[in-house]
Amino acid sequence: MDFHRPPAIVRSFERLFSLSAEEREHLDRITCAGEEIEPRRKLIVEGKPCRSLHLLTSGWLVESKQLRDGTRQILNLRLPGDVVGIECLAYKNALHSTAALTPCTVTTLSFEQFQEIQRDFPRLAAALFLMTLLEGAILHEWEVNLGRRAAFPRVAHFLLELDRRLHLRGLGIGAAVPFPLTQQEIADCVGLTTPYVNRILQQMRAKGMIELENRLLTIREPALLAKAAGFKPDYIDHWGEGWFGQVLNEPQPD
Amino acid sequence: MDFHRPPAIVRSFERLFSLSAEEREHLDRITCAGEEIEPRRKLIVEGKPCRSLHLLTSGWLVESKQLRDGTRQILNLRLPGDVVGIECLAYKNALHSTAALTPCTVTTLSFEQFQEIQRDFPRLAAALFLMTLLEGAILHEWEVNLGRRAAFPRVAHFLLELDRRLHLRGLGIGAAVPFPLTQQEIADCVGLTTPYVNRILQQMRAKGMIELENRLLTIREPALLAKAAGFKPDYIDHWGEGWFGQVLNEPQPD
DNA sequence: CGGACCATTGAAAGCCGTCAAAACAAGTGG
DNA sequence: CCACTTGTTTTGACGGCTTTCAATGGTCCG
Repeated sequence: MDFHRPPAIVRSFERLFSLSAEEREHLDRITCAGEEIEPRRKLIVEGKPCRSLHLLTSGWLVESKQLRDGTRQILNLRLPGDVVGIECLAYKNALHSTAALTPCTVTTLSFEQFQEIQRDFPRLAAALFLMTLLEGAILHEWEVNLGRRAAFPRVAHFLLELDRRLHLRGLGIGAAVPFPLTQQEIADCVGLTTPYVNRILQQMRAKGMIELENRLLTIREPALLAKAAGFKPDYIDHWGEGWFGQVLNEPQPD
Repeated sequence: MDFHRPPAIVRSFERLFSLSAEEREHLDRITCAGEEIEPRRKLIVEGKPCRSLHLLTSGWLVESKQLRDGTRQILNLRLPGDVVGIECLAYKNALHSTAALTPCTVTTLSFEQFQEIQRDFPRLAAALFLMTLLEGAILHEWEVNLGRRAAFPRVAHFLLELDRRLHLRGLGIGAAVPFPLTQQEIADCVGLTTPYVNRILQQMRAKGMIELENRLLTIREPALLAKAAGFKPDYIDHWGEGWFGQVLNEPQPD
């Protein structure tokens, strides 16, 4: 383990701008009290009141909606460094569930703490806003994936996006990335059934495009797979390079 | 025409809190110079630089992504009162196109003007943030729709959502709502093909659940249709009732 | 060894897409 | 007023992608 590596949340902000000493300190203060959560435990429950935000320090979460017929759709995956549950600011009751997929460590942020940030740390507040814009861009890609791609490119796009998001956070393991999802869960992400996802994955393996075993995913043929999926990672790579991101990097009137 | 009715943008904010005189005035100042846009014209072009926001005063816009094989997915519809192109703050180049579906009147907001709002009108800024959270909730519903519903309930859900969004803005015409979409465009919203959307719509008409003609939609059997679609409008109706919305309504330290 | 969970496989059915072609509507110019 | 064009809705037949429903096998762990 690299003990000099700052926590995931800090790195998440550092991608946008260099934190000042005060900002860094405040983040540390918030993050220091992390709660451990075991898999399957729900952080936020669909339909129930939700009165706080969360910072995900390690582990993966799934956000999902349940349908009456028993099926569910996974809306997005939350990775280390993500801010979780911002929607709660706008609604009394949660619109979807958020549950631990792996063991997680999470820190809770009361609305009052959120307001403190808004008041005292405008750059952090702005970063939170930017993060929800990235979130939106990812959701848009998921819509395209679910609405307009056949099964193979759909799964391919899903894997490529995840691979990229993980590598960008420095969570890669060489060319591989951790991949704790079951095929059932992949199916719930891409709107297919488990058996069919299984068949698609086998096609990919047979063509030598991916390796997926032991909860480790390796994209063997990124170019081929990206071509098949129509994957263009701009929405992940170039996030924060717009006007608002630049403003954050202007010299501080401190 | 009701000349006492404030413009759509103002009503959009008023849903969250009562505008102060200054806030109202600032909005009016921004909105007074509206630009007329004819159908099919693009406000924002996928892949091209985007350097401003827009306020939609009247008419409908579509946000869509183009795929290489010629198909496209419509990501969301923008209705009168919506803020358009917030994503542009986070990216140098647009990730999707935004085009006029009907004749529209739009006012452009430079990033500098946006920053002014952020600095001088914190409640307006907060409202913008809340609006992107509502947007997120709608996108989540679309994901579920695209990923996990069969064609009939999918189209039903789409129609119900639109009906509700329009009525909530006071854009209904009795029990009906304006409905300028072609079946091709409906198909691009719900991830189906035009012929199949046609068949679904005819089923709905045959069952007496909807009327759709002359660009006017009437939901004849809301309960039946909602049941078939699994439609629960909380995400539209109860938006802004959370903690953040309440803070906006606290007495102003003016 | 037993149990739970997950991956894998097969066969059959069906939903939805594909591809035309036709019917219809609306506007345009002669 | 009619011929013509363009865009939208409608219809049909066919094929195939994906689901459904089990059943089998594998793996991990108590």
